[in-house]
Amino acid sequence: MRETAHLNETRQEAAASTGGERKRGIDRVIILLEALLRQRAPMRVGDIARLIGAPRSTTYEIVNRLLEADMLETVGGDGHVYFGRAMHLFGWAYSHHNAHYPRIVEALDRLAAETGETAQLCALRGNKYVVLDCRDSTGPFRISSQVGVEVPIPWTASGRLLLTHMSDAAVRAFVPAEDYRLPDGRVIPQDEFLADIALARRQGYSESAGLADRFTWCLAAPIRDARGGVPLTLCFVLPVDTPQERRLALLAQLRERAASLDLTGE
Amino acid sequence: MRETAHLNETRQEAAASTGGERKRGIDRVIILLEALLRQRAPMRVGDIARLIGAPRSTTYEIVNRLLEADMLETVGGDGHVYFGRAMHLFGWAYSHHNAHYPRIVEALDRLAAETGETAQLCALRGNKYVVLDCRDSTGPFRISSQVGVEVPIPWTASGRLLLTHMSDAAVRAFVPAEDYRLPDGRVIPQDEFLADIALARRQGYSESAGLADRFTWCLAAPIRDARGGVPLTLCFVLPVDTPQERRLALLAQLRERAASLDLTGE
DNA sequence: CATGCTTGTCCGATATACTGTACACCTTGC
DNA sequence: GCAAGGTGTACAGTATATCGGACAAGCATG
Repeated sequence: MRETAHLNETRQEAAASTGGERKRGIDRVIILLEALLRQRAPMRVGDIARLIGAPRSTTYEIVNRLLEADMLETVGGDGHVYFGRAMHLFGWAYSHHNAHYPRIVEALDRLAAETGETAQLCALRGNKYVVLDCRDSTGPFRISSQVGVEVPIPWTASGRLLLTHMSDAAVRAFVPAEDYRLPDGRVIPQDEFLADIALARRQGYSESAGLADRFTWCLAAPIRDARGGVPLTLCFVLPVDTPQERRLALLAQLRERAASLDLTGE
Repeated sequence: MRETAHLNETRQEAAASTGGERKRGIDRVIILLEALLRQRAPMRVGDIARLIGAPRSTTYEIVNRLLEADMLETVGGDGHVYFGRAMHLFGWAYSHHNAHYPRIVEALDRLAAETGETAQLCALRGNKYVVLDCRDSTGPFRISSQVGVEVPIPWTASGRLLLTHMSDAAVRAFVPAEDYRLPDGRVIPQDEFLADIALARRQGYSESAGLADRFTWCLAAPIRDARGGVPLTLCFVLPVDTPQERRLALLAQLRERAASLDLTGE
């Protein structure tokens, strides 16, 4: 399932270049929504058509249908469209189906409010890491966390925790080779990554400095489910120069809060 | 657009009974998601097929495609499916596209935390009223507010505020006749409803007792946009026997908080 | 004014998505 | 054991959704 989802994306980009084949409406819809998510901004129909490699006439047809259904919404005077209210309701239903979700969000709120730091709720989506929700720092150090943007798992502290339920072999099969290359070009040796995961498993938390970028220090703590897996993590995104004393205090707070959220009823 | 959306629903129910015509994949998807939203619980594919009046084979096909795309998710051991993580991300993108949204949610949080009452964020969806988000009361009086469930506008205090930008004629054309009938069978005269709207417009708030059910007293206050419209409301859902003194205090708090949220930049 | 590049709509042809039906499998009840 | 009712998959035919292309209207630019 995950592999297939990944294939869709590559297929999408391929289509954008070739632009040849006839496709189902459903596939177009899925590709369109994913494209809109990655763009994170309203787009005009023409641009959407080009981006997803679909004929203009088809794109208009589909966009209009989605507008009717409130899954898309026109925004601004000209022809820009973005996600619509129906999406909010579907997403709300998804989140709150898990009865623990309000408690988790509350924990996120409190962590952010009490510390003033950027706090995030993280998970996997396919073989990528995503931020599900976040509270931005009140301070001047403002990393605009991109909710919903897929990031290679090895780039993140949370990623190490989210893989703790997997064997080394499973991790090797799961994480694409190119994801070990950091944005600055450095490559994380696979063995080191596996060791990081083992360490995170033993410690019950994970920590990373200057991984995805040079200026951030990340602290992550696991939210465990009934079977001992780690479907979610809470994490802080700190300026890399945060004093060690404060880091330790924040880490303790984070771990305590995350530990109190065991999803025993999933 | 709204009318069309409404037609879809009736068409859906018609299809469930007749079950005759061939339909597009996109339409099936939309109907399926709406059905899942109304059901508010994971369903098995067979049940979905029956509910939306689609052939079983088609339903399997569509559900499997949506599972691949993470728009649906299997839940539990047997074949139940519900909304997937992609929906959360799409919905998050929708909500947070409006830069004011975090402030609005914060206001909702604070209202609920400070008062311990059930607080809701409400809006229109088509010609129906929906709750977009809510914080349940901490007290024993617990009305499980149904986020995303469509409710006839005349049943709600917020509904009156949400129509304040419309002329009487527009309201008459907008609200279906059957929506004036309350759950207990009483019918609100249209003139009375129009007078309520006018009152809400003058007062800058709306109040209703024993409308949708006999046990609730609702207070609603408008969140205005740049053009003076009311795209959103904040409201309290109180036990009907809440003392007047407390109601007045809550109303003042609600109005103040809502007034502070003007969406000047939309 | 012409030119070039948009946007949004319309329409006929055809590739194909959707449907109906059939199948194998499992569980439940008697 | 057999029937009844469920799930999940497979396949061929046809109704039709998708596509390409044409169109008018708009808006720049020179």
